[in-house]
Amino acid sequence: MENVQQAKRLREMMRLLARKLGFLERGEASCCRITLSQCYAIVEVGRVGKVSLIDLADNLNLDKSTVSRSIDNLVNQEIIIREPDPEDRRFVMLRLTEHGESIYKEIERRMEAYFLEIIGTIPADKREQVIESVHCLTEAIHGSGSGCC
Amino acid sequence: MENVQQAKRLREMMRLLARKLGFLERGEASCCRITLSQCYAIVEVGRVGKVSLIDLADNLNLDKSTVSRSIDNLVNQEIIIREPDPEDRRFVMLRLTEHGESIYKEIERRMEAYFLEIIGTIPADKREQVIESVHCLTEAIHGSGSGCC
DNA sequence: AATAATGGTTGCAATATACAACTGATGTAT
DNA sequence: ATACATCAGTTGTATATTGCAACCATTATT
Repeated sequence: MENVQQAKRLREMMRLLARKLGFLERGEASCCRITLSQCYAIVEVGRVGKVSLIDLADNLNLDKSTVSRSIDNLVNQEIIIREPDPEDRRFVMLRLTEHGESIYKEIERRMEAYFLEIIGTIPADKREQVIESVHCLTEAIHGSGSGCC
Repeated sequence: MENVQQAKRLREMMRLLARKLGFLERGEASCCRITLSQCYAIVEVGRVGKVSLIDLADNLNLDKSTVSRSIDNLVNQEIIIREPDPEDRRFVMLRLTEHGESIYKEIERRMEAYFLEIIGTIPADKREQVIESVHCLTEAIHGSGSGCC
């Protein structure tokens, strides 16, 4: 079965990649005095403009209580503002302060530079292929939910 | 600059992928009553046969104290055995118990099945390309260390 | 009007993690 | 050879992350 071999190879690659990403994430988290989740939150809020806490929790795949506390920190650091939604006062909309906005920009800038560096390391004739492949992979992982060890 | 566009796309893809992997990892962790780090540890020990704690810590990119306690759990669950290395008694070699071995096998089996499923979801003519690309990517990430937000 | 559902926060407990101090063992240098 | 340095690993301590469950306030449903 060729598929089995491919699966094994892919698994190994993914194992290594996940490890690298682990590195990456910890590195990211440590430099800006914010955690990885907070970093994600900032980017998410920065992109969408306004987000509800539950949407954010869904996106980050974390419990809403966890995210709520995470946001507490960002609010204390004056990076994010909580604003009750006048439309439906159950909702608390999150948006960036000016300071938060500048951090968001900084994150974007750094991430772009970082990935530019990565792109540069990939042979030019493979770049498109790699991007497409990661897309493929993300889709594929999306589909199969069982996972589990 | 085309590179900039590519970098942006790649970043977005990676963001999504990292998120999926986050899912994956939590899912993994929750099902076998062992944590993700423990899962990694079991696989690592299972593959190599014997590992020192520091090697493991390096591999998992965790502090040795963290790993030591993590191993405590696995020892309590009779999955791993600690054995002082007779060659150099500073070292404590880790290896799987019989029970640990069967868990390791189970993890391998499941992972293989899982990735077989993923491979199945990827169009046949793209499979090799995807595997190669992940490899490329891992190499590329390896190279650039700065990362940081 | 009463009840259910929803978004969010807080109390609580378990877990993960790192740093620093320490123990034992081995290597090195005077 | 003895003193000092180095290394693997453990333990103490402090902090952060996380999830579950209970709760509050608001909106929807019946």
